[in-house]
Amino acid sequence: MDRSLRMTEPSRNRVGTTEKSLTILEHLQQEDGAGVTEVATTLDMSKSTVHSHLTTLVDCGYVTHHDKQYHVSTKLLRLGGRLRDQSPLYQAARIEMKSLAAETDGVVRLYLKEGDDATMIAQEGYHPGIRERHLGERTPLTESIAGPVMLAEHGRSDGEYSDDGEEADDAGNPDDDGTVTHSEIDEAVRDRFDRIHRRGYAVETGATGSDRTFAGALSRRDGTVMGALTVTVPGDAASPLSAGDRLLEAVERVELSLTSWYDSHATFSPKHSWHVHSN
Amino acid sequence: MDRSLRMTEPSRNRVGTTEKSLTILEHLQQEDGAGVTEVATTLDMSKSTVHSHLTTLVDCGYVTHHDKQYHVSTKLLRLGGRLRDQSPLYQAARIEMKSLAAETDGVVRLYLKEGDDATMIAQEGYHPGIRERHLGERTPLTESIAGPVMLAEHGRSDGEYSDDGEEADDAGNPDDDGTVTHSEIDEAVRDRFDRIHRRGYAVETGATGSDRTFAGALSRRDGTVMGALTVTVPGDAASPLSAGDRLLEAVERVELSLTSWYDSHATFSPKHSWHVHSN
DNA sequence: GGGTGTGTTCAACATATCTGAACGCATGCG
DNA sequence: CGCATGCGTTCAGATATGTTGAACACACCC
Repeated sequence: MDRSLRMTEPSRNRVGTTEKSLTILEHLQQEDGAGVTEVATTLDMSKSTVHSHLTTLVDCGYVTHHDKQYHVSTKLLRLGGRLRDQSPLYQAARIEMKSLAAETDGVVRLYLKEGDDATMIAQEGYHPGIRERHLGERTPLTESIAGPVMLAEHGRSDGEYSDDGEEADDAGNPDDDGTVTHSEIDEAVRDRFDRIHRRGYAVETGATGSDRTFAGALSRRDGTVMGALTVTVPGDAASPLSAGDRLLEAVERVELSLTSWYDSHATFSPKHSWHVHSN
Repeated sequence: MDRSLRMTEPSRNRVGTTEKSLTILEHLQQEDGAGVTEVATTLDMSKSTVHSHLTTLVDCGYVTHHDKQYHVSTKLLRLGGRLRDQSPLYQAARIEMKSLAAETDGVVRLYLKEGDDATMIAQEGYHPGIRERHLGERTPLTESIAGPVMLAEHGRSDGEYSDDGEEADDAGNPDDDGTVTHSEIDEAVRDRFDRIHRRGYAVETGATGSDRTFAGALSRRDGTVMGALTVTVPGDAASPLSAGDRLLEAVERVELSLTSWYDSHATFSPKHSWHVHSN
């Protein structure tokens, strides 16, 4: 817990050059490719500097260079993919994700809890009407359905829902009666969490369509939350209610496989610290 | 000493610092996380240098730092994921991938042709017995079944399969018909390509298990190959033969959707150059 | 032809990176 | 306990290194 110094930057960056290269890389990403001068003007750098960084990124394989246009390459996908594929969470979940998607004909997503955010690291199934979610997309816990269910599950361990300074909930309450006043807010939140805990999952009806999303937290044996599993079924699904029950089965099986994995890899190497993801 | 090897600069790297940072990043990736001294010793750098670069990477969000261990974060997956999700190839294929996987109960994979390599950018379905393939994995065209089918399909356009090896770039010569020069050495190869062309897809039986993989190339209207679609069904599948036919349907539909996308985006912006991927 | 608009190169300078040693801070072991 | 060893971290100086702006090559379009 480092106290935030009054320096604008939390910690004094050491290597400004790398920062510059990564800024250029992210700019290429956001703009879906760009040329040298475009990057130079928008990022306020000299053309030659941008050129140097871009050639370096090309040589390292992170950027492709064709027809005066620089694009990010698939190397980022490759590096990020290996990170995901090797994670025990993904390894434990993919079997259940497949069968869950097949049986409910919905879209199944796997989230990894990272601090106060949830990152979608895998997806199975597809339906044109359902809202897209990008691979690796990172959303605050307060904005996704996967969020509340994680916070609620987190509260299960210590008997109190997490209140680490972040406002756990205020927006997107599906069934909130508008007359909530100052003191009643906490109670409403607690009520919601209790309800989630009792039912084991959260439900959210899609804003636009009539699809429903069921979310369940994936927690370790000690109660800490590792991620969440989600299935959203379209409105014209055969049996939307059974999807929720089916989700709970999948969650339970994933947790089982996960804990058994940890038992077999009980060697206390500080590597593979798949437990403290909190960046 | 050996001055014959004179600075065969691929292209003179400009920014060595960035190169160093990226090397550290890739080392973290390969080792599944590491500490400062481990990186410093294996990469032959001073501890303080490694520390500087790591803090920079942490500040930029590419690396997480917990318990004396540095790991790559999900930002790489996020950046690479957006690259994939925005590609018209993926957008055109995902619907067919889902239905193809559902109907054949196999593993469907989407490959993007990049020069002489094929990169797997999407996957749908899962079967425990089938050999894993990592997201973003890049394999030479000669090693995967997706490779020959791409080379064969490529030959369909100009009547000659490409064997230039290096310069795969520049699709600017549609009628670059050098006469069929070479001897019968390549006849066996040509025979294989012809067979692939006739059948429309390639089949490969898994080395270990009894699963079969069907591959079909995804090509543009001008005949150039953009990628490949692949379905592998386990040996105990209900009707393995129909999977091949079903694959061909999917390929055709994806190509249709792809060309219509290009027509609607016919504006000739040099961006979105999803045609010359040849890094 | 000369006008833009690219991307690229180069030498000189000054900036920012690298270094090695010293510092906390744990853990382990005699 | 106290020394020893391992880790990550900090700091000031020296040196390598990135940055800069101008000049180059090239393509395009009035």
